[in-house]
Amino acid sequence: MELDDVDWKLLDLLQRDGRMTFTELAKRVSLSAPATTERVRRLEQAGVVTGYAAVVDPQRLGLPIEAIVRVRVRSLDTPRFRERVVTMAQVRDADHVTGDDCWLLRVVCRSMVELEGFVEQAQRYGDTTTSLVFSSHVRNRPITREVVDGIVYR
Amino acid sequence: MELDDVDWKLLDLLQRDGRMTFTELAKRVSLSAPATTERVRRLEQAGVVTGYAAVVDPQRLGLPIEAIVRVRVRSLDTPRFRERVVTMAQVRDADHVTGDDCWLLRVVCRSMVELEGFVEQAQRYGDTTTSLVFSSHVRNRPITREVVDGIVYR
DNA sequence: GTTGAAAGCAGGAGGGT
DNA sequence: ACCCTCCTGCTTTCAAC
Repeated sequence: MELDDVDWKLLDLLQRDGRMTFTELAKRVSLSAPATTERVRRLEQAGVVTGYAAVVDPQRLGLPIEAIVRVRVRSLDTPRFRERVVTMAQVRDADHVTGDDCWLLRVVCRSMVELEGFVEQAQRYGDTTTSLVFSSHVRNRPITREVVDGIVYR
Repeated sequence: MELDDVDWKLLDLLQRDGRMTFTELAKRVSLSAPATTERVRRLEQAGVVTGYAAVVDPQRLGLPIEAIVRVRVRSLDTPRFRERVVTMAQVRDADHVTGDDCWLLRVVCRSMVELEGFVEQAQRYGDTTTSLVFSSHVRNRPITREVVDGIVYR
């Protein structure tokens, strides 16, 4: 799919404010509302935009602990690991990656004791390495045209 | 802030569909539209909901490579690392964490060559460990009441 | 919390370039 | 293919309760 300036502008606006109305979007890209709606629908149907989500602050919800748990899952145990650990509600991200620690989990917890319990579960499927998150400096940074067009390395 | 069943239901709905209209939300929680709007505004002002975002698929945008780069940044170099690496457009997440690898970056790239270039930049500030993402099994899983109320470990 | 009216928005039809 | 304007029906918002 080919994206022009307007599509990129729309992607940028919607990544920053997913609830912006089509009328407002239309103003920002200097098009009529129907034309704007049409473009957004095309982005959705092309699978470029896969959805919209409210961004929630775990801290404010009583989840002060955030951690990255790396798990070196034994390959035979992978199905059970996926069923019994990856599915746990504390797991916000789970990626299968290359390297020794083949799974990377981002976890939120109410307390260190709960994190301890989580890690104990994960340990059943392989060795773990846990890092506590001090601070998140970037979260879900919008993807901009410069990344895709490679204006980054000049 | 105290959240009741309705607030949790709204949080759940909005985390899954950030563009759901207030009238639709109202139907789902069996309240009037103004009452529903009022509750969502309260969640926003309390900082529980920090925003709304379109979810975009990097693959469809010509960014087939996703990687986790761990960087053991020398403490004296941290300010420059934050300025010159964390700010790069390829960086979607950046967390400062405990442990030897004190920074964790989630990066998207057009090619392995570009990733190589990125890692070379990061290397200037400390040793790096790079893992390529095979597949993401969970991304930004909604935070539900069970996590916060701890129904998970019974 | 509710209702109800006014203003604003979304989505279709039809037409122009 | 792409965009426009107009029109209808929803959605949002505000006031009054």
